[in-house]
Order: sequence, then structure tokens, then C-alpha cells
Amino acid sequence: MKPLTTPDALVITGPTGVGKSALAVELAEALDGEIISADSRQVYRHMDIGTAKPAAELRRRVPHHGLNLLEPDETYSAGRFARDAWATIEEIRGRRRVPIIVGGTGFFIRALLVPLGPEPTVEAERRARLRGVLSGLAVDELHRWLRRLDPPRAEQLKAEGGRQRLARSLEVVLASGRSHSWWLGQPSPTEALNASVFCVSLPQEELYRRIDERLDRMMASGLLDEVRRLLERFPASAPGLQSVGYIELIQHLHGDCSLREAVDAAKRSTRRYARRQMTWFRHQLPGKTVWLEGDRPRAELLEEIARGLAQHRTGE
RNA sequence: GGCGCCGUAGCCAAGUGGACUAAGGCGAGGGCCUGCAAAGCCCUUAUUCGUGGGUUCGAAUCCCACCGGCGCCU
Repeated sequence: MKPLTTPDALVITGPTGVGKSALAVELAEALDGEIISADSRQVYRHMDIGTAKPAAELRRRVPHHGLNLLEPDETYSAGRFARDAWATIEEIRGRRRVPIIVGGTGFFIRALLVPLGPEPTVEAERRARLRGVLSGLAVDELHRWLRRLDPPRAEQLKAEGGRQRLARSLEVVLASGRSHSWWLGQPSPTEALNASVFCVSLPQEELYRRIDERLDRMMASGLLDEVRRLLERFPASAPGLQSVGYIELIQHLHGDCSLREAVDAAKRSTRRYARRQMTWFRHQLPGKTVWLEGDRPRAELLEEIARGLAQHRTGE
């Protein structure tokens, strides 16, 4: 019997430190799959320890895609991720293998599940100039401009907009001559990925414990040296370096705090990040997402995933 | 034993009689999200100022006692 709705891919997500990478590799081995990373930091080269990039040993066992795409001074985006991931998914399917998307960047994953709309094309130079101008404006100024150029969007962002989203909306209007609201109303040119989504979670206390331990391990593995080497080649303001762990250690290397303080701060930031991820997952992941308890034995998790897949097949 | 200083939220801390129905920071918790997402944002968090009395129209603020901490003296 040919399944009616075989998923085109699997998605394994969850907060940082729950153990997605190792689980994904075992899953890939069991399913004859390949892994696509959905992680906004692991796309950067030279940032291995602090981004908890899957170890060489894991990468030898299963092909990993989406890692080491950029230099730390380059920027990536959800849209670009979706395009890259789609291309890779098709390649993997062409090999008659199973694409397994693994990562904690919720927005990237959602860009696959709920495709982003069309985007105005802007030449890089013009866009950079626009961003430069917009970044010089105060938040309320941005909001005033948006209210004039795209009232509905200004209304949406009003309460809790934030400069980045306000600037994005203005950039779209200014570059395309059409309001961001208009763009948001356009149907998406790409189809939604038909995937079974699994989210691994852990009781908060346990997750925090693992995060702290992992940071100590990162330090023992030479995270400080990694950061030092990065600073020799890139400015501290490079997009890739705006990452949990790196920010704090850079502060220490700049002499702003002791190493101990930096490590403690890095642990706190990671915990806060994990918390934000959980909030996002709770509300933004599809309703049919299967939640897995990360402290259960891996074999049980694999079984549960298999059950989830069977359910997906029967169309449930 | 005597003298002095201090005691405000989980932590740090402002306020030293009336707009305090007690700043701010950290931490913690919750939330937002259509191309920077490990980003960018929003909200909540002391019915009460060590305890008990007193003075006063009014006290975190003044007085007394006690408790706790710190320092100095003997």
C-alpha cells in the first residue's frame, strides 16, 4: 500500500542543547536519510565550538548539508535558507533518501512549512544604502515614517514592533514602491513542505543544567581560542559574531569583564535563548507537531518518531 | 561589655518626614514575529521598606526597644 500522504521530509527541532544533533544522526542512519541544518549560526565557517556544530564523527556517519556556507561577516536570511533547503531536499529525494531538517532556528523551519511570500528584488548596493540610512533613525521616527507609507503595517507593528522589523517594512516600501502590507498579502510562489515535525523538549531545569555543562565543555575545548582567532580576521560587529557565547567572550577579550563573568553571562544568555525558542515553538510550530521528551532513551525517541510517521501516513 | 555604621524585591541598589498608590539595574517568568531570528522587541515581578512600640494630620524617612550584620574600642 502506497501511503497517501508520505511526508517529503522530517523536521527535528527543539531548544539549544536538547540533543537534536545526535538524535538526528541515529534517525538518519535508521531511515537512510541525510541531514539539513536549520541553524542560523552553524552556517558560519570558523565558528565550530561555540555554535555546537555537529562533531566530525557525526558528520562522517551521515551527510550534513547547510553547514559552513558563509564567512562570519556575511548575512543569511530565512528566505535564502528556504531556497537552499528546498534545493537540497530535491537532491536528497533524487537519491531516494530521506531529508531530515534539524535545527533550532524556528523561523527558518517555518519558512519551509509556511512559505514566505514574494520579495521585492533590490540591488545589494541600494539595499545596503537604505539600511544604512534607516539604521540611523530612532525607533519612533521609523514608526512615524511607516505610519505615513504603510499605515496598516504601522498599526500591526505599533505595540511591539522593534527597530529591525520597522526598518524592514520601510526598506520594502522604499525599494519597491509598494507597501509591505501589499507584499504580505501576495500568495507565496513556493509550495509548503509536507513534513512531519518533531520538537524535542526537556524540563526547564534539566535543560538549563545541560546548557551550563555544555558551555563548560566548550570552554574546555578551546572556545576562547576560537573567538580570539575570529577577532584576528573579523570585526567584533560582524553578523556571525553577534551570537550567544561569542558576544560575552569578546567582551572579556576586550577587557570589559573577567573570564568567569563572561562564562556566566554566556550561560545566562544561552538559557534565555532557549527560553525564547521554547516560547516560539509553543506558538508557531504547526498544531500537528509531535512533542518528544528529550530525557527519554534515544531508542524510545526513535520509536516514537516512527509512530509519528506512521500516523502521518494514515493521514492523521 | 561600650561606641559607631548598616538592615528597602531572589540579588545589587535609589529614596533620609508629604506628588513613595517605593526609582533603576541584574535575575526570573510570560509574550510578539513573513527575508538580520543565537537577531529585534513587548509585558510582569515590594499592598510595602529587619521586628515591635511611639511622635506626627502624615513615617522607608524622626524617637525608643529588640533582633541581625559589619567595624572599632575594652
